[in-house]
Amino acid sequence: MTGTIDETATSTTATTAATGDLAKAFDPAAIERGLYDRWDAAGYFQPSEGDDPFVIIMPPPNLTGELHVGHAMFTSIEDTMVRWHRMRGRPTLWLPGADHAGIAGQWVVEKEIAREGLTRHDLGRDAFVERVWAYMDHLRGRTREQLRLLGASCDWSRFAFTMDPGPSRAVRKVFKRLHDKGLIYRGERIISWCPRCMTALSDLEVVHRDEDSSLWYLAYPVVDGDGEAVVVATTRPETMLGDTGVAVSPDDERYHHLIGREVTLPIVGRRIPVVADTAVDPAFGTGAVKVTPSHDPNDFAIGQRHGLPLLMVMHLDGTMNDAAGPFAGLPVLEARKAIVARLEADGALLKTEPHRHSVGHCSRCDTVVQPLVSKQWFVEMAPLAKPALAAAEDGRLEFVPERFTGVYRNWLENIHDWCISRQLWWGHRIPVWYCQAPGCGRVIVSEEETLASCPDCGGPVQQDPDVLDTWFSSGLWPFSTLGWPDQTRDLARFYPGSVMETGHDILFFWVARMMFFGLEVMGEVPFRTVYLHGLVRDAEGAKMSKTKGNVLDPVSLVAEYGADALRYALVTQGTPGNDTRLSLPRVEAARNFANKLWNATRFALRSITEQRDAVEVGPDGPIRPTENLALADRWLLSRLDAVTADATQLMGNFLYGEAGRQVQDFVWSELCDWYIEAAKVRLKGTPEERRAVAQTLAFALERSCRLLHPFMPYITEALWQELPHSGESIVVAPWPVAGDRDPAAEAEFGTLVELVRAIRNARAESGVEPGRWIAAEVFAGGTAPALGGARRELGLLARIADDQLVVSADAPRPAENALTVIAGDVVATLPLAGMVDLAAERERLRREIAEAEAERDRVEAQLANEGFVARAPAKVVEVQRQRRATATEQIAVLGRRLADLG
RNA sequence: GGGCGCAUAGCUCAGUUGGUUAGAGCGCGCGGUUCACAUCCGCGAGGUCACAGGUUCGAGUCCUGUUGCGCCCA
Repeated sequence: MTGTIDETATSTTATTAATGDLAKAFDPAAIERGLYDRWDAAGYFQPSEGDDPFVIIMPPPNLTGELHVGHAMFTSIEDTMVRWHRMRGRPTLWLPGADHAGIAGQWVVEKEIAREGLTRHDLGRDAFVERVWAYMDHLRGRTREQLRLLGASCDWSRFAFTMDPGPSRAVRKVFKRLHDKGLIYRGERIISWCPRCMTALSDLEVVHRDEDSSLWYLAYPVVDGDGEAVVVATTRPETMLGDTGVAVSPDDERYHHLIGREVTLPIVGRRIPVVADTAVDPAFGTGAVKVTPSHDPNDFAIGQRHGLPLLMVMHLDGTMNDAAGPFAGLPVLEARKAIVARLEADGALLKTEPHRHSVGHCSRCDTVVQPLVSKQWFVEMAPLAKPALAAAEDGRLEFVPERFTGVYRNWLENIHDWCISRQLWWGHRIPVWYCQAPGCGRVIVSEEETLASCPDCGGPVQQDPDVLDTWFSSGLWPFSTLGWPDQTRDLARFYPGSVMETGHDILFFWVARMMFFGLEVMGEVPFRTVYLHGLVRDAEGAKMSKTKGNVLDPVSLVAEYGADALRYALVTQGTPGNDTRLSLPRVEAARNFANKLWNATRFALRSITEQRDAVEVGPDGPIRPTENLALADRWLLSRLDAVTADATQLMGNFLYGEAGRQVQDFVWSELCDWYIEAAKVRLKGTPEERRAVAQTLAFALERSCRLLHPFMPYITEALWQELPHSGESIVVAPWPVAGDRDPAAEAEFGTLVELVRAIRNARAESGVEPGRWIAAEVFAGGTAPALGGARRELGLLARIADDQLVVSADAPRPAENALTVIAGDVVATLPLAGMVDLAAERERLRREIAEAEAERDRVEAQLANEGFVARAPAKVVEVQRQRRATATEQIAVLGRRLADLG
């Protein structure tokens, strides 16, 4: 690395080096350009040496399309965390990556080749997978560019892709390990099948939606039953072709006499038994249910208990198979209609009721999923869930916000086995081989990528054609990215990570599974804290989707408002765990704030440049000013200390939004609106005064930039480079440490602010022209020395002519033709010859008296309450006594003024 | 059916452990050519903090119930 940021800064920050003048308005594109590359090249994003690292493993975006605003969300939050900890001096690692997104990845490429009139079968497995790789390689670059655009300070040298050799090896190793422990098994179970994706899905990949349908009542005649029939109710009549039994509750007396007998299945004429099973709810429908063990999970269980045969009636593409006889070849819904018509014709359909029930859909393509029996690979979850539950109970794992602990616990306590095989071509091939030699039957699970022959008989082997659920590899992410199964230095240093930051929608999919695998494989939680953010919705609260056309594209938002504005809007507008709405006015407001900071710095730089030699810089930036301090300086420094302490505490508690808002409030209303305005009088003053202001401005702005840097990395770097500073980049500048507050300065300047506001208000209400310089007499009592010292500031801010401003400690004196305003204990009279409307002024005074009286009465009622005086903290009681005194005094003063006016 | 969240100004939302007169942005009204900023400045209007109880000296904040909206699980 040759050349520091310092040496190149002026060429990239839209400045004129000679004068230090910044451009008139903040131009994000101009300052962002090039900064990121220099940060990256300088190696700032790589963890420094040392103990106690702060580690975030980035949730790897799916490589299936452009980044959306949800990605901008996690990027903004995580980068804020990471930059903050980096500034606090911890070795910091944010490890980026990308996910191969099995089903989604395969689907986008299938759509792509469909435009060429091809299917994946036309290409063949190898050629198809090659196509997917090409596609992913392309998107990987784009994803990377977009993250860089947002300023994500992650360590690109450690970038990982789920399909890379390392993570792939981790997948095989964990598969074998769990298989050897008996936690991965292959079995015939009812799984959710997507007929469009042509693959099995896990429970989590099925979304249930209530839909209007019907409940059909079918009569199954009892064999030798003298015309008696058992009536069953079903929501899926087409499955009756696969019925191999009828079940009733053992406690249901209506059916006692039929248990053990047989009924005849309509249409097909098959004789099937009536069995008693406690899973049947006597209250639902007729209390008797048809049992289709190959197409329903409950029926499958009943079938297992009673030895009922399995009979599939549909193909994997969702059409009826040969077992459906005359209905073979029909898609499910058409078969349903035809079968209902036939049942009706045969007199087997007794009635049809409207019925609303929950229907499962493929989360990827929204096709109705079919429950069907299939031989798949599963992970037995209960033994893995137990330690994951314990970790949350004993505090090794912590959720932000905390309520997700309950959601997590609830899911783990009702865990089901996880179907991990997918009938896809794109993904991690299941590391299982089947010996093809006649009579051998050996099944080999291997960590190796290939297997030549059967280790037992030397016969030919064939690898399982299926791939693993994408979330299997995602679950290993916290350690597979760090080099596991090799015992690398990174693994030793950075596992477990500090924070897992992601959307609450993948708490089960991903977070829980990382916990399972982390505890199982590494013996330790993969991260200490899980921070969950909400969904980014559109301005109306609707989910963003391409079909609705309401998506906001982060890349164009950055182009229009700048990365800093987008990030700041995303981080500060919401609270952890809750959904948030993003709207253009919001981003615009953030951009305006950036412009405010820009212009405040531009203003400050003029006086600083003029005083360049006089601004003293130490190892921690401009030194804290101590000489020739005016009240305003002391006040600002104290307020800066306050906001520094608050922001630090808030960020430590993951309240980044609140921290950002507080710093903005400080910069805009305290630094810009009050300090800078007040400081203007001394910038026209003596050299000592100008130096004090320059030092204070340099100190406060340089610190403000550092406080804002985690939120707005670009503009703060650009401005920081212009301001007097120490070090080569704000990225690696230390986070500010708060000094001691100055309560006297805060109180005194606070009174000045209140007085100025009161005067401005009175002027506006009385219709005094805004530009007019007026006279004022200020009776400040004990605050007189402070206000006297700040008389020029007071004059400028309230627009009072300097030679007509009197500040004294005297008791208020009557004045002819004057307005009277009060601010705490301070009274000011504004003589306005010929301008005072006496009637209006009397009215105004009466209003103020009424307000003061209301205040006094409120406080008095509180102080009259013995419980309050006895039990409230002394400090709180004292404050109320003070308020009562002030209100009483104000009533007296205003009452005298009112009397004076006659 | 079980669980969770939300309800605060016209709109979008803050309000961290209970403690002065509940805040911001946008919008609204009035005013502004002050040499950083109109991507701005000043002044102002606007809230029974969903409803009903309770705990407490004190509740937007804690507890119970009710209503409405949303989400998750089954």
